[in-house]
Amino acid sequence: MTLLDIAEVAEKSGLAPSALRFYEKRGLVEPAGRNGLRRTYHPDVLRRLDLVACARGAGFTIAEIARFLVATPSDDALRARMAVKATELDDAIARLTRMRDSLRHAATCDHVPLVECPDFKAAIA
Amino acid sequence: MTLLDIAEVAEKSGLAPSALRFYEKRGLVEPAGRNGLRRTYHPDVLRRLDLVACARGAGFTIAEIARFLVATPSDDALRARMAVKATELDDAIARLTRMRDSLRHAATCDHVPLVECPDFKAAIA
DNA sequence: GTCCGACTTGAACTACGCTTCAAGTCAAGC
DNA sequence: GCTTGACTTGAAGCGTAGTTCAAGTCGGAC
Repeated sequence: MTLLDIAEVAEKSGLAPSALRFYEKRGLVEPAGRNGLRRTYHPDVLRRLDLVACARGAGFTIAEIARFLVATPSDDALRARMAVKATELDDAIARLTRMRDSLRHAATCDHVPLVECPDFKAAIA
Repeated sequence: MTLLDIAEVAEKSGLAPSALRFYEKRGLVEPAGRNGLRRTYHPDVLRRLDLVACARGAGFTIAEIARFLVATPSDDALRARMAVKATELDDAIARLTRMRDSLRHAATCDHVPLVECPDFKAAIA
């Protein structure tokens, strides 16, 4: 099997080597082994890193993701956290949608200053 | 006119007094005046703070919001930033929606560990 | 006119998510 | 066998968004 070194993982994942070491310290990834001192990674680490990037984008903290990654279906506390998070995401999606619509409107309206546009304010209130 | 003191603004806005002073330093709000050393605020500041809270929720930084608040319709650079931000929000909304659906699924599936569930991975990939 | 408590200030501290740095190790090419 | 350069480590630093703290200042009730 062809293992990757940290520079390859960094390049393919778009993360800095320092970020990979940081993630390792926090338990998000684990090298397959070492070549001397140097970390070697299984290619699967890239899928793991995609998952991490996705979760980060959805607003999870590093610590939350670390807990996720070791979770089993019997972890009811985790399921509960997930359900809470899903509901939070519902709210976040609604907020972002309103803000996006406000921005699209603001890009064409003529109020001075923009933030005093009644339509803009109505959209975000 | 009935001006508010910082404690009243803090209570009505849900922000800490320290946050109000911080926002002032960054140009997001301005007291109407002073009563001795003490800040007095026009009630309108509350609408301003709602706007700030909303923008923060949509992912704008304090510095970005500060630029927004002084912008006029002739500020084409600002309009451009808004358009970019709207597109970013489209992406964010899509990501969050997928993540939310993944979480809802994860709350009921039986894979060990959860992150290895093919449905889960398919949803977030 | 004195005291209390809420305000004032700047500076230092916090948490998060990394990056940067100094000092050291090691495999490989010459 | 020596140099090079990519890696290693832990510690310190950074940007964002504030909070906390110490020391000081007042407005207002008594």
